[in-house]
Amino acid sequence: MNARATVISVAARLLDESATGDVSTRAVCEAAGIQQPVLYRLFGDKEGLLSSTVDHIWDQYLESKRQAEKSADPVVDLRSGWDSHTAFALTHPNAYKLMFAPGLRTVPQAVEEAIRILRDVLNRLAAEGRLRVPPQPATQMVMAANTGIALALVTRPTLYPDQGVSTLVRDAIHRAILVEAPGAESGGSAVRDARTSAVTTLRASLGELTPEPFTPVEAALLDQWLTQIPHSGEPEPGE
Amino acid sequence: MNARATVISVAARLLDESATGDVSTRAVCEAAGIQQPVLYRLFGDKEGLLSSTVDHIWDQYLESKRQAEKSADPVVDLRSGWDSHTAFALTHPNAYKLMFAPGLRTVPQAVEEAIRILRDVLNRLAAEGRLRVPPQPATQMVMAANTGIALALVTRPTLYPDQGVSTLVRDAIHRAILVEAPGAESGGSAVRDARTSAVTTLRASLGELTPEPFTPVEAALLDQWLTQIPHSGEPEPGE
DNA sequence: CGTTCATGTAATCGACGATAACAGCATCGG
DNA sequence: CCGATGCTGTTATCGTCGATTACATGAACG
Repeated sequence: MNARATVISVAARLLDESATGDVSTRAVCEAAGIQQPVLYRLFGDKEGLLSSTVDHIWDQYLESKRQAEKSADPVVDLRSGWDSHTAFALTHPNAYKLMFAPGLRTVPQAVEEAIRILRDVLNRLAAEGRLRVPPQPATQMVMAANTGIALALVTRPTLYPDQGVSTLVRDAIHRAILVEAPGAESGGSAVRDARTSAVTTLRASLGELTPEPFTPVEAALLDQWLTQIPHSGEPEPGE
Repeated sequence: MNARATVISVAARLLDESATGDVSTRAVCEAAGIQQPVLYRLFGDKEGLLSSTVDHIWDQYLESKRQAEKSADPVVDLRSGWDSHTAFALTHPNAYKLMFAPGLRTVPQAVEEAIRILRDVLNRLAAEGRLRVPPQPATQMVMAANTGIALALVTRPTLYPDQGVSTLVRDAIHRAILVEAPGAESGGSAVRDARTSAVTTLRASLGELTPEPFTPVEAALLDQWLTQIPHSGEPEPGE
């Protein structure tokens, strides 16, 4: 095995296992059985090492996902691309922080590759006339929003305990850049939207009613019942 | 002037002027005319210093913006809040990175305050029946997307040369969480109107939920409670 | 055989976060 | 007035880290 490859592999392992999110060049050298000058001759500086390591982790992850690529419907690819992005962040949080958080002056190739993949999907959508926004701003919108939610999930897990937010933001962004889908989903979901909105309105009001019409116990029970309403399914129309 | 305050002020200046985005405790001490042990007795460690510094910069910025707060329309506040967030990131990039990029183990108070401000606006919107999503996930969606686009603008200015992307993402997210049409701005009774409308919607839905989440007795009690809500008074009479 | 160049090693530099140890000095109870 | 207490300031130092210098080794080549 190439010396450079083994160093990268060792660095990737240490990075994934790191609790603080960073790795010292000394630790990499000791674990790889090399001396520091060797590392610096191979990668120039620490940033070169980390950049190569991130690229390696990214390539590995992409390889494991490459089977599910290029479906017939580019909208499906757009969605799965978002979800893969988020999943990568959750699987390799330290590598992800290095990719998208400040710290590395040079943009890792993995970032450019992620942008390229997204841009390709959006170009396919544009060719089919399904983009409401030019591909370039659309790429920036999707990329920035996706990294935002992924970084939030990774760096502030207590503030963002539910990773379903990723789906919500995803659909919000996608609805904004895509023209209306072939099948109008607005039939059954409009009812549910109205219902959810009504529940939200009332729950926000419960604490502000004067004079309070409910005892605390009643209010708590009412609040609990209200939360159950939106989750009741509508008889899904044909799909 | 308080010694602690001068140190924070000096640290804020050095942070804003820093090219690399971080400041050494030694530089702060030298510029403030104190010794390192003093700094460590004041702030515990470097993270304490940076956290306090970030809070200071945030408070200063918020003070300069506080005049434009609390407009009549919470939708306007939501939009201006997003734009202020992005503007703060562009004005104080280093402080912003410290707030929302990994690095600080402790979440600065400025972050929690930003979340609280956003949550308050969303709660006002929910009380008026203009939220399609509960306030909590809405807060997370807006916050994560906003930090995503702001971090992108700040850390990768070459990849995101046009800050108009912030507006595009903003409107995309806001369209996803707000109900259509500001509609009738009928003044003070908007809240009660929204509440009555919500009650009507839910009472009409109660018989159509499948599977039925409530027993007949529960449904009857819930229905009765719902009818009591619109007859309650206004939350805060004076404003 | 001597030159050249790549590879490996020991030792070290400078910056940094953090702390120990000590000195000055004020306050306060006795 | 005095000693104890506690805060403030200073010097010196520790350990870690990124990065480099200087030197040794060995193979390739003319």
